[in-house]
Amino acid sequence: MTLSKVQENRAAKAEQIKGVARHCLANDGAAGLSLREIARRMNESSSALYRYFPTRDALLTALIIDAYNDLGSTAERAWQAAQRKTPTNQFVAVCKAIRSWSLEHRDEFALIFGSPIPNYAAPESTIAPAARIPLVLAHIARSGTIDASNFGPVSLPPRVLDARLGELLPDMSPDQMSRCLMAWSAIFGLLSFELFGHFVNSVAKSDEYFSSAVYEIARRLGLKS
Amino acid sequence: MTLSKVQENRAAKAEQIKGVARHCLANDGAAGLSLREIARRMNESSSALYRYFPTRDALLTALIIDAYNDLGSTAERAWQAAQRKTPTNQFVAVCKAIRSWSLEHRDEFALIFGSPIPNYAAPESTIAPAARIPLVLAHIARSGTIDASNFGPVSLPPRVLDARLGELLPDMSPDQMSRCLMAWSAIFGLLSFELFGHFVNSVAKSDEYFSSAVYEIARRLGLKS
DNA sequence: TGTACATCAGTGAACGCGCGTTCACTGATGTAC
DNA sequence: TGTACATCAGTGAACGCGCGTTCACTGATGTAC
Repeated sequence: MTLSKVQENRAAKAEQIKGVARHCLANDGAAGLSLREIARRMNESSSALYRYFPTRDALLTALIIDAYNDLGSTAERAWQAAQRKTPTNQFVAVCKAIRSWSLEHRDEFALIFGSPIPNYAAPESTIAPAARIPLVLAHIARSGTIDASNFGPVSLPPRVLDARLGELLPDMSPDQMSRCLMAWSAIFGLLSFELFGHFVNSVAKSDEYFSSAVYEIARRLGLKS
Repeated sequence: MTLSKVQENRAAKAEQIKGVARHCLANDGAAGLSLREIARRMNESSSALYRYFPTRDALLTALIIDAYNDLGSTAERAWQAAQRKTPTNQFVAVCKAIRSWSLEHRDEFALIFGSPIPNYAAPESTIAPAARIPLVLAHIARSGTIDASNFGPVSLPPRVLDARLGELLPDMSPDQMSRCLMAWSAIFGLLSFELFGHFVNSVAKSDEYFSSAVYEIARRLGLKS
């Protein structure tokens, strides 16, 4: 009990700092994230923040992990809410949830999926949270009884995929895994183009376009229905 | 003749500045591009650069346009070199050229396709150069006699695509255009994941993976052969 | 071909601002007695 | 319940560095005569 109250306060304040930091991202991007700016917005001295994050990079890491986890749990929740739908519609529901999150958290999307931050190297602790999103897609594909006979197999030479993928998804064939990966990077490509302004002269109605595109990706994944 | 020599020198020096600037991008990213750093590397005073670029943003714009044009002409050359191949192989050749350029120009790739640069708004003059790359893909699809009957049409409601696309590609159906757009964003997704490190734990051999993925995208585009 | 002269390239100091991080410190918090 | 005390939160000045941009200036370039 002695420590817990102190620790609670610490945790709450750290959350508050991250909240303000997320707002700062909008103005100056990840590369320009500044502890002094955050302190200014909180009406505190910049040195105060060092009680909570030993360094600017530590704060960045915390923001990155939070963003992956937030997006990851959003995807997982959307999947659970769609359990009774067809595999295709499960997939579409998850994709739409991912897109909604991305539109509402543009700066965090850029933080985790945009250009690497100069002079910052993401530590290993970011890997597991980052994997949550594609794992949801893989689980849908697995339980969705892939039926890819229409398309023929993806001609993937052996050992192209990382061995760790096989450990994570032991009952999936390389063909299935590569289809999932391609689906995930295709979804990301759609979101990135939309959010970073590369559809300005080509797509007029983003919602509808995304929806069609995602159904098409589901079809290519071989999902039922 | 009076002006031409002076103008030549000016142009040559501007090119030199951009060359040094491209090297700076590697260390500090687009957001951190600094005229003072460029000047330091050239052993000149920072104020000297203002003879050539009125502002830091003007230099950024020049770099962005150059990057789009460089990548665009790379894609166009690859297409021309592959004229005699099948549509699918033309497509694959262009994609591989795009990937090679991206791997050799990681910083410029991030400059044009990465997170938006804070407090910088790209002017209209970047739009046309940016369009060159997807236009090559569209031309291949058009001349490659799309055969999408295996897949059924993409169910795209009317007016989802921008009207300007139709003007640019008057003889393409919305179905064809949306397939091209989806192909382009899928390719971009692959490149972005590879370059920004999101394949570290899943793809072990990037060359082979990209190759398979791109064949698959060509198939989905309905390209012959 | 030689020279006077305008034009332009490049300089260096300055303005006003920003940053991450450290350090000795004050003052509040919360607990053990 | 009251108080002494340790612990921790937050301060403010400082270090050493960075930036974009302006401005009056020197000195080289290249041309017109």
